[in-house]
Amino acid sequence: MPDPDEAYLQIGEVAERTGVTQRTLRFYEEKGLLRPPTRMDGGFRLYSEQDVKRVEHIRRLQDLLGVALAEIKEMVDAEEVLRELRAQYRPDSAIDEKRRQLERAIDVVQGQYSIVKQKTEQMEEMKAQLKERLKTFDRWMKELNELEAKEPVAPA
Amino acid sequence: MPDPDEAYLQIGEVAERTGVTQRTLRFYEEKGLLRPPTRMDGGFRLYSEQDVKRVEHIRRLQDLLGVALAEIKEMVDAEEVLRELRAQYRPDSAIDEKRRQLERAIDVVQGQYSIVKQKTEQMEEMKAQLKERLKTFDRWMKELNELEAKEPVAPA
DNA sequence: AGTACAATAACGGGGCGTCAACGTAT
DNA sequence: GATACGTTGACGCCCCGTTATTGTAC
Repeated sequence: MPDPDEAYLQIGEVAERTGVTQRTLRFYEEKGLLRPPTRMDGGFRLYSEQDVKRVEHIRRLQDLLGVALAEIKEMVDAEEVLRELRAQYRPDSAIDEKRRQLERAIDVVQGQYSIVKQKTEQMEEMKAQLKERLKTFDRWMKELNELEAKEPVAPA
Repeated sequence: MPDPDEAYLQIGEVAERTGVTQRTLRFYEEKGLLRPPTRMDGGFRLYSEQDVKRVEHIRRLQDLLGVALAEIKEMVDAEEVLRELRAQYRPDSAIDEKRRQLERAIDVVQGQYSIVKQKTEQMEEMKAQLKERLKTFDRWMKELNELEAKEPVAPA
């Protein structure tokens, strides 16, 4: 049951704020990446701020890590479980259930971390190479200019 | 006319060495990302070491930068032009033609550089966040264990 | 004459873009 | 009643993976 105080957003606003298209939002919902939002009487989707955050999160994972949506779904699902785990007011007993969920989340995050780490290393390497090339180009450009100075463009 | 000294590779070997499938190599060729390789009499493709490098380059651009193939084609084309520019034995005159090509290449590389830079920054940020989360999880895990110590799993 | 490798053609799937036809109202 | 915004299909594109069928030989 959604908080009546919260300001709800229609799909267009969410699209604008997150930078994805409405099509993409519906697609994510269809694929289970976004929980089906509440609707108003006419059927219009009403999103919460949490939903917006989730979309942004999904996009970061896609853009930066470049992993498939199926995998992203697993990630966000695991994180969702965690959130619930946090919220539970100690229905004690099932402690090892909690522990298993926590371990699962740790696995997920460690996986993300190692991907990010590997990628950053590769990117740093690429960055260095590009810098090097730019320097080389600068040298060439200078050479071209000097060449022109000695030998005018078109002899009169 | 290809250098007869060079060891030529069939598509399977190129696939293995670059980590892409044969299908992908044919597809890149079809899309103009790879120049059509020479063939032997029976029609088998014969790739050069340069081709291998090119494939590796394309893959890095795809994996790390995540840009579309069409854009990658522009990039590698511009670089190809540069290579030719280097190879030319000073057919002087058209110096400003050369300069324009060089400027174009500089633009391309600067574009790549700024993408890489932006992405690395975002990745570093993400990395820091993930590290933080892992720490938090560790704390939770400890709390869970302590909780269990005080209150045994099932009271006898 | 059998095996390993290659060729082309064609269909399939993920992640959306892009209408089309129609209903709703922040 | 006109406008802006939303709804569900359905088809198309890109970047290949995956057979299927047929030809070649590092």
